Amino acid sequence: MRSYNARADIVRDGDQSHECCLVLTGFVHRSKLLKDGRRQILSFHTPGDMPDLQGLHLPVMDHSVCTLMRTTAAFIEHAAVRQITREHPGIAEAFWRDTLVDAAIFREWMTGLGQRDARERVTHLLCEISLRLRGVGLATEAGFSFPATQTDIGDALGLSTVHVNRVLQGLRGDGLVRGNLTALTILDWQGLQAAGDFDPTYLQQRPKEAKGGETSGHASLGSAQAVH
Amino acid sequence: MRSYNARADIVRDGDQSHECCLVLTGFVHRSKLLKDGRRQILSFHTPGDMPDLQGLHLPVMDHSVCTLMRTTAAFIEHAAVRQITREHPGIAEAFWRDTLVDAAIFREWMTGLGQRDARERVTHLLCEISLRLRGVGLATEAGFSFPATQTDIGDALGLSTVHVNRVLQGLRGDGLVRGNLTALTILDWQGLQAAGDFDPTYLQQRPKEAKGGETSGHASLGSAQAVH
DNA sequence: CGAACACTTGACTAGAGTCAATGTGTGTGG
DNA sequence: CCACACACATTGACTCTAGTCAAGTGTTCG
Repeated sequence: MRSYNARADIVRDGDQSHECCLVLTGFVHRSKLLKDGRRQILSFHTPGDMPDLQGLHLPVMDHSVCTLMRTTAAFIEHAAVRQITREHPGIAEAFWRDTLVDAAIFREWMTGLGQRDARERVTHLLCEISLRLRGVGLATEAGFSFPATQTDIGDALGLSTVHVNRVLQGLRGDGLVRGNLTALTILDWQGLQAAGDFDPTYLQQRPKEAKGGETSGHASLGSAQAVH
Repeated sequence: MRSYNARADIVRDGDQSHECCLVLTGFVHRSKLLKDGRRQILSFHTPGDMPDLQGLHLPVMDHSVCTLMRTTAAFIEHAAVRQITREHPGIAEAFWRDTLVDAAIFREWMTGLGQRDARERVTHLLCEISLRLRGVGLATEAGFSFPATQTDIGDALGLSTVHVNRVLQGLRGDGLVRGNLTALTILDWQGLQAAGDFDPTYLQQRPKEAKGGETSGHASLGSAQAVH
């Protein structure tokens, strides 16, 4: 297990990876840097995620994994993972499925980047972050705390920081949210979903358990703990 | 094996898929439609590709697979594929790897959609199409023929048809290419790569064989034949 | 306290979209 | 063989969303 400060690289673009990373506490993002410094954030990850599982079969990284805040992560040698997946096809399928959900989220983001305007992109991302944090018990319908700056949001959505700021002000003005990413209150969840044309199917989340029963269904790839 | 006309759906968004599609001849794309009709093209596929391999473990489609021209495709029941992957972990890994390359291409496209301007996006896509067609023997360095309209390119790159048209004229004016997608001559491959900041690593293509020797390396998932 | 970082605001610019019309080539039916 | 329809490509004029630049204002933290 290793510990990282905020804004630290866990794996770098071009690295030859020989182990998989499992986020235990904290948050990370994956990103690609262009030569001139432009940055595209590709995904955000919560505790329980394995953000570089793809390194198992594509050993040279085409992007970096970086922390958003102080983060701890466990590492498992590829050799060990490979042995497990060889011996237990069910686990191999669960891992494979995990990378497929990853790709489904990429497709949704591509659609946003290509077709949606700034307001739709921002609200869509807020909805996604909310649901994913709720999925690991780090948020409620009322709001969440996520350690991304407006610049991070801009780099994820293909928008400038200034424009992200203005869109957020618009959402506050329309009574949809209050506060900032680091302490966001959702005032109108329905309105937020509508503004972002948000349909959560692509997240492939297990259906919410009714009361307090144990979640059934597909393998869950790790246990999560809130840090903050 | 089934045959499709141009602009036909092979699989539709929302379908519960129970078989995998292998493109034999022709070309297809995958796309998502928004409620108001906006369309994001997510990928293009050549003969030999299995564009909906992900359906194996995410059984409800989050996008459609459509033909660009008259296309023939073979279909394999998920049950059969699953049995093969259970019995032959090496094949499972090859399929898994295929979906991971798919995701790597998504990441590159996301980066383009979020960070690159119109000219960079168009040239980058031209480079990608060229290399991928060459990879299956359907093009040379001199150029290619690809049955996408300017509207298709626009929907893939998040640009309007009119703007795609103007960018292409710019590239012709600068002596980089001649003609149109359906009959493109590449006049300056180096210049095209430079204009699109194109680095083909993400395609994970096997290194070009030296003379005429058999390709070694990773499993190739099908054999291709030119149509057109 | 002061540096660093994030957020906010205003004024101006520019890249890309929209609208509408006009080519241009192809195929088809009479 | 021609007329017509259709799909795709092209052009011009105008608009607008989002970017850029530059200057603030917090706020945190060593």
